[in-house]
Amino acid sequence: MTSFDVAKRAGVSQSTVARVFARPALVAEATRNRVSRAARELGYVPSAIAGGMRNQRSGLVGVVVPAQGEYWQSVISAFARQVGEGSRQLLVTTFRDVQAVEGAIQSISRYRLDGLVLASSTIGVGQISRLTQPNHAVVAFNQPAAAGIAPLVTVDNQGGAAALARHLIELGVKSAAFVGGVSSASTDQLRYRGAVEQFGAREISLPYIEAGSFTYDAGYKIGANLAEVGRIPDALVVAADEIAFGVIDGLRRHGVSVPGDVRVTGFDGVPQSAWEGYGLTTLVQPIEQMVASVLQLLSLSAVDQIVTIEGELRIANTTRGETSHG
Amino acid sequence: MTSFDVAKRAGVSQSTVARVFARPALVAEATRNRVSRAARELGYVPSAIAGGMRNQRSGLVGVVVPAQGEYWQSVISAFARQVGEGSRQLLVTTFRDVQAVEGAIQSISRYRLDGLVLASSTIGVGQISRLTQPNHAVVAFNQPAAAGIAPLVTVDNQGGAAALARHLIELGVKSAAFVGGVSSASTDQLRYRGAVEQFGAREISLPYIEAGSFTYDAGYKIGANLAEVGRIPDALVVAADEIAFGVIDGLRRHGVSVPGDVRVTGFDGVPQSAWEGYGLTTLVQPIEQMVASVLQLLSLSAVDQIVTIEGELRIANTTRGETSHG
DNA sequence: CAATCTTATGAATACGTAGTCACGATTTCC
DNA sequence: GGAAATCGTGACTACGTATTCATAAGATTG
Repeated sequence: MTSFDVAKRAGVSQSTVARVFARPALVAEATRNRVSRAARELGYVPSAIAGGMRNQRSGLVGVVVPAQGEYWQSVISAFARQVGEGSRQLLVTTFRDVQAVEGAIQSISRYRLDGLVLASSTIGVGQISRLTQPNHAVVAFNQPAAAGIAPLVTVDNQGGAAALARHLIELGVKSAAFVGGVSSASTDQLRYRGAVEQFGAREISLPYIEAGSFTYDAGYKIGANLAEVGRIPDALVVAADEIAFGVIDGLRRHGVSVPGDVRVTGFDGVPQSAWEGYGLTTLVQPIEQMVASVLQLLSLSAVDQIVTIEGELRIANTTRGETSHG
Repeated sequence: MTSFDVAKRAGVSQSTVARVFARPALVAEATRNRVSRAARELGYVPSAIAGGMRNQRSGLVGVVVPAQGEYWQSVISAFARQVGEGSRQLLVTTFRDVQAVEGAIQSISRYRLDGLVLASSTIGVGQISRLTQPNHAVVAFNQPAAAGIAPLVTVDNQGGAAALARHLIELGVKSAAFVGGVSSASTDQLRYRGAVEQFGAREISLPYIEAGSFTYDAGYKIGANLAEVGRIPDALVVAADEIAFGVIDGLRRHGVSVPGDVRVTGFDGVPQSAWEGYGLTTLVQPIEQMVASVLQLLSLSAVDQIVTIEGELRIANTTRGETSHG
């Protein structure tokens, strides 16, 4: 089913059929209707493959994201929504291991993407530079380490963590610990730095505890461990909501009350954090806005562009009430 | 950057370059290495666009999914993972309104998909038949109404709901209600039917309450309403986990204990249902297995194929303990 | 050593589109 | 009323690949 078939049925040339779909204003109304009807009857839709070939633009935006995690699923959804609103389509590639990223990007690059979005702070920076070649534009998403190599859109990790820390300090917290996901992740580092600076200014030390991954289970183990050991600080600053849910459940399972015995904060603002079952105080990332920025940046091509977007502190149950000190 | 550029650099013809990537065994090892190196140096990757044109197959699998909901996000992830394992790529399109589906499918069909997966029980059946044309294969996912029109992979909704109902009956439940999402959804209907048959056999009526959407908020309102009105049955069979989380929180907010005052079951088995904060008894859909089935079915082309996959009853906190009657 | 088979490569081609150019038919304008 | 501008359409082409066919060189066989 090609434009030639439609042309034959409508009694026009292929050129005219193509025009009807690409620049309808150039075709006389009568002809246009005739062609449209023929196309409808035959179930014809122009091939984006052939069109992409002709125009040197695929109409595809690719996004490379970690395979797991609430947060990333929200990000995928946001991209799907916003990309779909334009006339473009979204190609989604997920990866489990960082080693798999390279291959994933190669495969996806074959589609000569109009834009490629690299998400996840664990993608190696070295890999990025090689990819700008086959694709039209590359933008890094929440990957601070990519600054300078590719245009970057990121939430203000450090500022957000600082806001959370200040909130805890105002509550009268006298001791705290930071629960990170993976210490090599640049987001993890920035969030820790943001928190540690605030606590440090009040001469409160902030030990770093590494969960090992950004998952509920990893958090659960940390929570359970802390509860068993028994030396629980006034507050836990957790690097991500999903870890925080696990930490909270791990603590509660062992009889530690949140926020009674220990306040907990998250980061990301995934939907579940607003559910009353957890009511997690967190820093909400304005994902829709960040995604919109990414799509804008894809149109430009300033490699050194950095868009930092402020998150919003959302206070909920897990930091309600006074500390035992206050 | 085309195969001609690589050919020139390697001192061979374009044909040879193409062969190195498509059928390497046909090229002498020395030549192959020379070409590979040239390609690497130039950052060349064959264009899937041109290749798709030549081969009449895009290498793309499309999936059309509702824009919101934990469950659908998991489904997208599963598709991304499994499609990526092959040499194909995943095109994701989401929609908010059922009306938008038609347009979404049109746009996506332009890519001459090797396979198109239609997910969501709210996609109109009439729309399906029109789409088999431009795309190579169409499979419906969890959309029982599509049976006979397109190959279908679905969880056993009715059987799963029956299993949940029997579990509740064994606990000694004497009264119950069903909380549905959208009554016109075929999954909703089948789940209700599965539950109502079991309760009916014990002469327990099962009123249907419609939440209006498959969301936490819709569930929350139902839970809060029930608590305020005060006539709470022994058990609530909820059509989806996400609604159930809302129902539970809505009930608890108003002092109703789950599972103390009322047992609650969900459906889907989203990750959060296993988190201890809720510990929701639910019917776990083996999403990975279902997705694998879909990808298999895409290769065949038997329109009347129906694959029904059994879910797994997972019992957790929300149905623990005895009823006040038992 | 001649005849045949195998291996390695190159030339040519089709895939479906959207644009450029060319051309005839109107319409506009002085 | 004739020149010029406008409008509508068709013929032709390039986009980059993977394959088929042809061919040349090398290996194998009796």
